[in-house]
Amino acid sequence: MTEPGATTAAELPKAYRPSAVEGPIYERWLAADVFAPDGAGATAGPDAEPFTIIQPPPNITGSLHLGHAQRAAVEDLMIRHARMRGRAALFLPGLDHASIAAQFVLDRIIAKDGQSRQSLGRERYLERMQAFVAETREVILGQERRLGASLDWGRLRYTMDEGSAKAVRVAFKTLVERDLAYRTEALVNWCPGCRTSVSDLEVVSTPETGTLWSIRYHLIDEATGEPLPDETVTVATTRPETILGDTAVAVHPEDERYRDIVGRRVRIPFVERDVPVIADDVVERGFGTGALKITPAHDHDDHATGLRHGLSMPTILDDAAAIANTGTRFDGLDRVAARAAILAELATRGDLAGEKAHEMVLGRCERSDDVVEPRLKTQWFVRARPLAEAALGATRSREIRIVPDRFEKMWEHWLTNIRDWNVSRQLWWGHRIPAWYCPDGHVTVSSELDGPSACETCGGPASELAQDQDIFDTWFSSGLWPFSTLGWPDDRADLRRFYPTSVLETGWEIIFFWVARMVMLGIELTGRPPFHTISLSGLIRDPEGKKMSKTKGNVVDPLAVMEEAGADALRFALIHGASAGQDQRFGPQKLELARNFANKLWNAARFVIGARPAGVAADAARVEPDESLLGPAERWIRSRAAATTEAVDRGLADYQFGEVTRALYDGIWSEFCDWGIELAKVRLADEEASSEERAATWWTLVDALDRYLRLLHPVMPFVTEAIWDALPRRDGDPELLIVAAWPAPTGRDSAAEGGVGALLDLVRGIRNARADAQIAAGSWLAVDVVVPNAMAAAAEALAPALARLARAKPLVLHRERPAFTGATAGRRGLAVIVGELEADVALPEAAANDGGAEGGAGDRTRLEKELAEAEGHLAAARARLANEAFTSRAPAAIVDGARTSEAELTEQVERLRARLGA
RNA sequence: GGGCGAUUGGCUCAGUGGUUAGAGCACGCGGUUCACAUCCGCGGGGUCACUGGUUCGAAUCCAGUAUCGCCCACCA
Repeated sequence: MTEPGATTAAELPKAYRPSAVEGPIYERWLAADVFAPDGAGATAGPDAEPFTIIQPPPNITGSLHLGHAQRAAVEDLMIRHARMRGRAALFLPGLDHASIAAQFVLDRIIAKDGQSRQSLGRERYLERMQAFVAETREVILGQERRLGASLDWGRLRYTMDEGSAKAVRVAFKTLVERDLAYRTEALVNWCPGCRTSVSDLEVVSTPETGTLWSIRYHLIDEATGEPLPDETVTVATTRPETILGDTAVAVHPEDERYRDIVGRRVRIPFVERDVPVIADDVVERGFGTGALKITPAHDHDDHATGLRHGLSMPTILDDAAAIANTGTRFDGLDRVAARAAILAELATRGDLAGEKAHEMVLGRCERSDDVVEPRLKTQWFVRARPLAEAALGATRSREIRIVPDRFEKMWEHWLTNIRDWNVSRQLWWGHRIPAWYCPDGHVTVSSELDGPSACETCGGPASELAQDQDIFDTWFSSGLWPFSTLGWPDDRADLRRFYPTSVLETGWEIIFFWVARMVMLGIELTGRPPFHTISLSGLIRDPEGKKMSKTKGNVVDPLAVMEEAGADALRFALIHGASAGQDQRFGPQKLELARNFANKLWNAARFVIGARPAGVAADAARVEPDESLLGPAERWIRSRAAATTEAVDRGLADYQFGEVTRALYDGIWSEFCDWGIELAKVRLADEEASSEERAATWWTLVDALDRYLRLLHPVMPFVTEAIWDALPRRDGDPELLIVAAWPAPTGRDSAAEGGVGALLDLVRGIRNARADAQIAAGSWLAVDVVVPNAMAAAAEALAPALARLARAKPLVLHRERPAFTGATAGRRGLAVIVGELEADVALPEAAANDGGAEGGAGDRTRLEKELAEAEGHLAAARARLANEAFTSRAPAAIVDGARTSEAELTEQVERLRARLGA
């Protein structure tokens, strides 16, 4: 432990090697126990205001991709900021059992050994899954650590752990009791590949070119009961195999063509079933033939029609989507083979009336890409309407804010059109539905671990009860995540302290799968919205803007990136490129920018540490530099650090994290390094400055660097921690930056910013003129500077620094333009006019003798260009002020600004003209 | 079919009403001075997709158009 006020003596290695720095630092954080809000190293007390980030628990069988990395970076940024602000910051790590996704992965693995789900059986399959998951679970957690995520590992949770299991049972029972969950026979989306039903969300609409076949059905001769060879009605279908499940033909009630046959019957081929011709206005007269075959068990529209007309609903597909139970020779044939066989047979019979290409939309399984078949099944559903109403209420009342707010429209649309949520899955890996059925078919739902002791309805003994074979949709347990992880349904201290949580951060692509369900279930089950802010990030795309995917081969491995450029660089790059909810392209340039930035900071820190004046002991206690010893440069440095602090605070408050990194990049590089350090170097090396003054300058640098490190820490935790370790501490500072206090934006100084800013502009002007005149970069030239009274003191104090930065020797300050009587001593020079300042730069002898006019032709061209520009701006300013509407209607501050600007431009134009002799 | 987003320098993107639109990369010129060549200095480069409107003032707000991308959708 560092003694208060003492400095550590750590030296920064010359070269910045992120991979060498990052590992040990994470270990130090772990050892210090600073991640937990109540850990040994935590600075927030038990009464501190809590702040909780909900992160999407990654798939247990998964590994880190850039999307994870980006979210983790943003989440960790928020949590570190809150922690430094002294809040009880909880960042809870977790894993999702990812039911269907995990089964999909395992199925492929066991397939290599010639095994399958069916061949293993439920019990052995689940054993296999447990073993598999035990292997994979550390992978993603290790990657999160590598990224620097300050997750509270002691609270690690898992959607298949006991706590989650209990939450699932209690949640479900509660929903059933409130009539918000029910069991019914309904059309579900069946994926033959996954052998389970899936929710509407998991069905992906894919436009495809299919075929629309026209098929003749023969009308029945009611006298004989036999089909008439020549009297037919032609239906159009894209799925001929569903003929086997047809129980009606529908036409539009007002369709003249078919008026006469409504009420008659047609014979369905193969199944030889006679079905009625019905009238229903679902039929679009202009489509196909205007006659629609009705397959109530395998089509959503047809199902509705079937219900309206009391049609029978035979199911003709089995779990693998092979034809079944039709009593035809097609039974056992796969749907694709059956289609071909049926078409061939129809053609033979002469009942295939035609076919044509048809643009249509097919529902495919998000997971397996199989064509989803609607099928009648008895399953559990969650009643979505009332839950959605409450969720909408929460966003409408602003109890929950969505960032960026444009996603609220999506949110509104989806929740207002929501359909009941099918939660039954015919899978094995997941939470078994806690419903038991007695031999009489009574249903008992229990939240007890061992199930009910008897049938709730008839009292039948537990031994005769059979539990539902199905498991829950994986998102059902995920939907309980914000509170199940804190101990719900038990009344735990964590739940009381951290719920409702603060911010949910995730990608917008799972807003419905996950976010909406958490909000719906959270409000219903806990009575409160689970968080106050939903922060949505965009997708990471490849440099061409394409989605990254393994099949495209354009995925970037975050681990490889971190090995090469460092976790800090990756985090910075991902956050820097992000704009709320907007997708971003990610490529090597962004990473390079971030790595260079880290390197720059490292080297700046090495300079600061190495620049300690002799008068300051290596272990000197950190002191606030004496105000009276600060020069304009020191005040400017301090003020700019304060300005950056303000900008960072603003960005954080608005969830504009890209703004945060931009402010830091500019503040640290373009201001602190480019000017602050360069200005400070001069006084640090100035023999004439007192040792107290030099110390004050150094402490100013230390102070500014310290502030930048704190501000940058949430984004680049490793490099900032490493550097901070080598800096003297303040009284009361902890040992580690991760728990150090967030800086306050103190020290703004507009006088220093204005004065020093103008002088720096002059330096830029002189450099510009020199470069323009092609003067050797290394040469030192005599310079006269004319400084107005108001800036005299600052200029005086900064003269040595200006001289160095502008390579001026000698540099002479004047109150009035000396007309070549100063340092330039009558030689022809370059004229520099910047704002209120003016300078003459003496040319080397050779160059001076070349030019005809003052400063040579090149200089004249430059000044003319500047004059033209200034005149243009002046004209614009005057025109604006001449406009009565502007002066009367624009705010006073704007008008005043325009007047000031006009005055300054007038003066500048005059001076430029004088120089040009115009 | 409905909805959303994007369109700013060669490239990638910031910038939601206020004077002269920024950055990084790329490009050109010049730099081995003791923090940094993963660097330093200087520069060129944009009628802010288009049309109209609101306003004293528009890249920014409104309406429409175009192109690209995405989401949602049970017409066989």
